[in-house]
Amino acid sequence: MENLYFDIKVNAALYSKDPQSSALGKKILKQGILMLESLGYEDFTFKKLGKEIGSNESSIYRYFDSKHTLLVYLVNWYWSWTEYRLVLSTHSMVDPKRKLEKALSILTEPVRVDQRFDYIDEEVLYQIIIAESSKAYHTKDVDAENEKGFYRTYKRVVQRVSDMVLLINPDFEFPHMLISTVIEGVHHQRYFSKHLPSLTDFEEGKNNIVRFYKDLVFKTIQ
Amino acid sequence: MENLYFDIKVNAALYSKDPQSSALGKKILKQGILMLESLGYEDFTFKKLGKEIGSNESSIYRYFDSKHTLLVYLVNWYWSWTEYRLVLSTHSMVDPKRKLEKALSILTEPVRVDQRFDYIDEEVLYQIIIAESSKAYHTKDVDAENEKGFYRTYKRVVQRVSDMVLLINPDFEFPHMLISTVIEGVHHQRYFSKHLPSLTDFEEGKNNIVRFYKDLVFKTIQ
DNA sequence: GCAAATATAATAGTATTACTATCATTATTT
DNA sequence: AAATAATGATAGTAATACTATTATATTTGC
Repeated sequence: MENLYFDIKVNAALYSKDPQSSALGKKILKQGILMLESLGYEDFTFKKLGKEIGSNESSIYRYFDSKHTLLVYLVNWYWSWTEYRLVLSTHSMVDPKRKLEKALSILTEPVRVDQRFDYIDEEVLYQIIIAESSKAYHTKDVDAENEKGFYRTYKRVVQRVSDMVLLINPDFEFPHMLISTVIEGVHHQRYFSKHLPSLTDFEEGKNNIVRFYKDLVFKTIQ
Repeated sequence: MENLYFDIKVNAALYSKDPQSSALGKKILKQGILMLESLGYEDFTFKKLGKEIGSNESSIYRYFDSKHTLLVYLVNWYWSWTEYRLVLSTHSMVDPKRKLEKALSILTEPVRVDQRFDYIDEEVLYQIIIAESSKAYHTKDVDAENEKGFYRTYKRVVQRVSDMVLLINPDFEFPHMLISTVIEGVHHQRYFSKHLPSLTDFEEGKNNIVRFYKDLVFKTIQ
């Protein structure tokens, strides 16, 4: 059953064969997300994934060069999707403060499933973003990969929200630092709340992470 | 030549044999730091380290169970050392704002070499902290390792500085989030400034990272 | 409906990793 | 000088992260 209206564009340098273009490719993405989350990046292998989807390791390699590029692909998918949601929900807004507030909601609130992509479980993908995404760029190859555009979507999201900050206060000196701090911070706080809670002030159902970062942003840019 | 007056205490669960207790152990630490930094965590191996120090892989395993515990050891050493500097430079201060300011200096300014530990190059270690330390806790074993106290020194530093925040504003709701956000944020910004500069507003010699985070903290807690 | 083209599966193989185990050698202590 | 402890050398194992080759389906174009 096909229920999607469009694809999320991901940098073609990240795959040998577009996984969104075939049934096997989509199975790799779907089950890859579930296994990456359950096993963790280190224990995840293409061999295990192949077994799980009744396919062969060598077939997966025809889509992705390595599990590293699969991770980067997923991170990119996430940021493309986030950029899409960001643009969609803020483009018609005129009041700069409301606009930024909305953008911060998208960056700080937990993710909910988007029915349009049945081969991506966005909630599970979000867990991967929280726990593993920093491994995408903490590599000795960052610079080479950056040149190939591996982190372009992430940078674009930061740029867009930074621009919203400048709309409110054009003299604010550090919009990129502020927004990348919020993005990475949210992921850390969600990870810590599960595993190292004394590093946070998380309380179930009290929305502290969202409240904390929104408040921090508006106070900082004044 | 022995020029140290005391050792930095590191959780004994992190080693099989205390590396600070022997010449070989110190060589493992010293050269381990240099190689971890130059090769990166993924490409670093005990075999390569053994070759470099003219020793055997198996000898290194007698000190550390795995390269993961070596990394966690170094991260712990760093936080113990930072806690020591923190306490030393703030304990006599009475004005809460100056006290917090000083603490933030220690957390945000680049690290300088401490002559007392000739087997630790703190500046290189700091590069490891920036580029690799998040891998210490982004593991499937976090919870088990947390129970063994692998992250205790980090948590203690966060707690100490959070307490300083509460000294200024006892009603501030999120001191731990704030301080862990600053700590992780600084590392990210220093990493980004080298590899993904468009995510920052770093400018050489302008102290932007320090200024940004100090300003952010004081504005947020008011 | 069949051949050609394409995609996938199966198998095998390689160098490296992350260890463990055993035994030999060298230092240190008593 | 003997005992003890530390280190080094060697070998071995299961798994990883691939690459290469060949075989078998499946799709498509005519």
